[in-house]
Amino acid sequence: MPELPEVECVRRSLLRHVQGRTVSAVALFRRDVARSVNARGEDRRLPPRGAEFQLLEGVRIVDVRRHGKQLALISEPPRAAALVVHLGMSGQLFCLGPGAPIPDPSHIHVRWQLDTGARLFFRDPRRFGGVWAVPGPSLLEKRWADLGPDALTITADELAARLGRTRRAIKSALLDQRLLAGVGNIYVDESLFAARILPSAISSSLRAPHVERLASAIRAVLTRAIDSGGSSLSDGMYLDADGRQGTYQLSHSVYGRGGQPCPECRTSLSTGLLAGRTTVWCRRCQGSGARR
DNA sequence: ACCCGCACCTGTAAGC
DNA sequence: TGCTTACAGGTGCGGG
Repeated sequence: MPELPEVECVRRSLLRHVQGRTVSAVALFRRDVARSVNARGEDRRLPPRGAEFQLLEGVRIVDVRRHGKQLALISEPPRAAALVVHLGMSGQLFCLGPGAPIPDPSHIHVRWQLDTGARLFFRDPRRFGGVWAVPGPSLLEKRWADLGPDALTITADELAARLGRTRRAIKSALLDQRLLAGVGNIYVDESLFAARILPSAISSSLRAPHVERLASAIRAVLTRAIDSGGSSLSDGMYLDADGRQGTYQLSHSVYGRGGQPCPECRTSLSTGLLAGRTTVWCRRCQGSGARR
């Protein structure tokens, strides 16, 4: 579900609740959604004892950071442990005041009690997401270095260097989190439409002006989506930490609009499968991109 | 290196 | 009204 804009909206709304707060208690309802990371950076199961401490129990949270689609709750120095949260397809992080009823208590896997009396919940029906206890800032950096640069601030030069090395379809390359972090199936189609580039164009054959247009389209689309609070689709699964929906779905040009008229030229939008994902584009507006 | 299919899960919507 | 099927915002694996 959540791509970079949704994750950024969760980050901002979450930060208002947790920054400077101490976690008084942690309840882990499903152990298999949580992993701990060892000193070598490898994923391990949570230890049988002390798991709550790894999940920030007794610790003061000083920041919430984001890289691509991943979030990290950062604890106070000198320990500066991180709790990385992946929302997967259906994950939610939300806060409720003391005594406030839980809208839907099913599939809640972790609960953090804060010193304000508020509670933070990790809920994830499909369980493609999870939490990772990372014991220190250098290990978080190392983990995030395996991802590509953050898509919100991607420059044409960085993108050109990465796309120049591969002959994959541009859509497939942009979805690869090791190449570029944060873009998923909604925003890749929206960005390629905005840049007038065909999703199947060969990455390394894009010329400098196209890559420039693409980098600025990615930044612009993601920025506008964040300003709209992200995309909340009909199943209503994406909500920020305050339970609020976004409205960017109302501004989608192509995603979810196959067969409808192109917002630019009224040609019926094409639908197909690329990189194993449903792909929507305008065959008239998005020329080969590599040649125009 | 790259692509595909599939697997991991649950919920929802569409089709019969 | 069922029951069945397809599909969904993500990622990772094995095989060709």
